Amino acid sequence: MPKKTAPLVLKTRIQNQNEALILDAALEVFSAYGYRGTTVDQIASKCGLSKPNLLYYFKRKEDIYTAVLERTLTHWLAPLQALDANKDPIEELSRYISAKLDLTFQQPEASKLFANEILHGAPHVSAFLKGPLRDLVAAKANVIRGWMDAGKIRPVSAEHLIFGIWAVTQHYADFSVQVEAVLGTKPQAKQLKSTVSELLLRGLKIEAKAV
Amino acid sequence: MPKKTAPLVLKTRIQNQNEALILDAALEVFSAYGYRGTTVDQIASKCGLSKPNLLYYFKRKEDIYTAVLERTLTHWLAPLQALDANKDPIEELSRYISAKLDLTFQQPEASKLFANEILHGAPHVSAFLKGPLRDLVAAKANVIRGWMDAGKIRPVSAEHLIFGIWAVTQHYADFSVQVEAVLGTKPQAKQLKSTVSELLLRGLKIEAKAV
DNA sequence: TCGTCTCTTGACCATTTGATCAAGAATTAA
DNA sequence: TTAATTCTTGATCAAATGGTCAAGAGACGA
Repeated sequence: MPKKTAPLVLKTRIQNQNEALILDAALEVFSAYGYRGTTVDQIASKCGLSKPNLLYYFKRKEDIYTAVLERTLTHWLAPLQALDANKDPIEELSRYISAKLDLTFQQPEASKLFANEILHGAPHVSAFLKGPLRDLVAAKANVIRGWMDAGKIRPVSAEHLIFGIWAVTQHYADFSVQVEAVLGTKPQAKQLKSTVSELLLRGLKIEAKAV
Repeated sequence: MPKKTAPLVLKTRIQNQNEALILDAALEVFSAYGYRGTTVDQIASKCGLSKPNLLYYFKRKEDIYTAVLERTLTHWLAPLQALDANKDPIEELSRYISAKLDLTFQQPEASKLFANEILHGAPHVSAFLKGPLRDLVAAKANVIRGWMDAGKIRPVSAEHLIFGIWAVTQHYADFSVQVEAVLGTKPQAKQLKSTVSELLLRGLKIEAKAV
């Protein structure tokens, strides 16, 4: 009876299609209203399916939420992983800031979803924080410390430098409403990249020695 | 009939006492679970009153929420308002960062409540953002630009410097779960103050000219 | 003490919402 | 075409929840 178990493992065309529809809609709604603030009906009408149909693909509301969350976490680590110890530190960190700000502009919903999850105690991603994320930060902090030890940048706390980059870049996604209200206008991506890089990295540069 | 209207204006002892109880409890619950994630019953049991009793003091759940929010906004502006154009810029900004981090450690719930509100589009504080907050930022950005024009600190975008300070300091309150998971320990207030000041202000300092 | 006003709450209501299920429609493989 | 499997949904349920109300308890000034 191979056909009995097959459907549970190999997804059909319709399954792939509808699950993608659901997760896209769920990201929008969950990021805008939070977990409790979102109803299954909202997601259903956003993607044009019926509520029982959603619950046919995901048994519980919580399953939809965790599925969306896991899909975003993948994108989250990539830019930091790319930090290369053998390249120029300022250029590498600048590129990292740039990549994070790109995510901010392209997927502000993902950033807000993640922020909301952490804000409320990270009940669904605690293992991710203490495992993969912690390991990655430890590794990349070592890279940064390597640059410092080599005298390429000024010494600061490597971990807190990473936190600082996260904080500032994600601020422009998560607090966009505040930023735009205070500035009276939406900041431009290109300009923001140089401003933020200057703000966070200027202090790391070593002054050219007077000859 | 002066007594008829008096109770609506002058609050009784019991009113003051219970409203304070309610708002304290509401801050804890709202910041932990968000607006929709919070039930009136949760707040009621947290402060030892009955649900109908809460709704005797605040007609609707939303009224409790806005009352808590307004109470926290007051504390929010104070440290920035204290920025003094006539004093040393690095010392003033360092003191501001220090004050914000103190708030972070003393009232992380207030920070989280505010963050949650902004994250979800600031439906209750839109007027505050576009009014008082915007005006204050504009005024203090001018103070910072004054320092730059006088050659006391390097030029950067004054508004984004303020955003950067907000982002980093509040990060340690709003994302405390992530910070602690990654570091494996809770950062100490005193150490954090010098680390964050160094990170954000190092790039502003003017190098002493070689003689 | 008395009478008025304030405070408190058990019981209750209407709505929302996550979840279920049976029955029918659509798809797919043979 | 046929039969098995997958997909879809109207109807429905139980629990949670914001809010109401009447009746009683308590505080307080005269």
